Amino acid sequence: MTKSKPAPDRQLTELELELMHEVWNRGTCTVREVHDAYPKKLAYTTIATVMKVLEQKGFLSATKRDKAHTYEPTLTREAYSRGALKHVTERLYRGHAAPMVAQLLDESELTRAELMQLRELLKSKLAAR
Amino acid sequence: MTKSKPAPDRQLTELELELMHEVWNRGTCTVREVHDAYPKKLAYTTIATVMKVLEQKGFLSATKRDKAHTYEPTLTREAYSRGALKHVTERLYRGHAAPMVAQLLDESELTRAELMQLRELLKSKLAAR
DNA sequence: GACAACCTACGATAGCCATAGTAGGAAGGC
DNA sequence: GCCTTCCTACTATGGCTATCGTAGGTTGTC
Repeated sequence: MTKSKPAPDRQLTELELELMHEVWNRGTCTVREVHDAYPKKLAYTTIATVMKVLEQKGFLSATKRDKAHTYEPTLTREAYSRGALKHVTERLYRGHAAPMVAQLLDESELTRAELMQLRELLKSKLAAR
Repeated sequence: MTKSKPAPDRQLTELELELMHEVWNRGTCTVREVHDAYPKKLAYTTIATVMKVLEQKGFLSATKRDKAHTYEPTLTREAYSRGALKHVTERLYRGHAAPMVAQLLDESELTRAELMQLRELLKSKLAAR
């Protein structure tokens, strides 16, 4: 068994990511909590297995407390999506973020408030250069 | 063997997507062309196998011309990335596009020209509602 | 018309992912 | 002290991905 990395760089698989969302929502939790909260009903041991994999991949750290392990994310949701987003930009748009943003603006139904917030963000970006 | 779908909804795997980029870049091409153009050197038959899979998944259509098959994409790069982007938004941001755009603006080094172009796009979006 | 070159179809393998079962340990109730 | 309950560790399986080799067909050249 290879040792887990301190700063995980690997990608999460579909199910792994779903479970990570549950953990991120709670900040810290046990296998049982994730199992009960996760909508798609899977065997308890399935959840346990995947969470152990997440630990081995370095995305979760476990501490033995009470009867059950308590798991905790080693990086925030934002930190992960930063990396994942970069990967998608690479993979899908050959590294060009601008067309990606444009497509997002075109395809997603953003509210007026969101649009205005983004306009502010853009303004500050433009001011900074 | 299940028949290929007219409108492919499945996801492309890593290598499949890379090969699709080569096809999209040329509009139409043969296994040999993709093999020669693809930077990571793989066996000819590897490329052939994957392109056949792409045909079975419905992303490429083949016509027998000359000696070799000529492959052609069944959907544009934009059409594919539209779907893929939606999937990422779902998967990573639970469907909320706004934070995704914000993170993109924060993380990617957009040029001043790109920023201004996005500002225009935003302006027109705001005007339209 | 035989040989070389090239092509496709099919089979093979190793690795990873999703999913789950079983075994064995800890802990609490009676 | 024993039985039930809950937990983790390990093992297993089917499916898909990446990668390639071989076999057999077609075509162009001398």
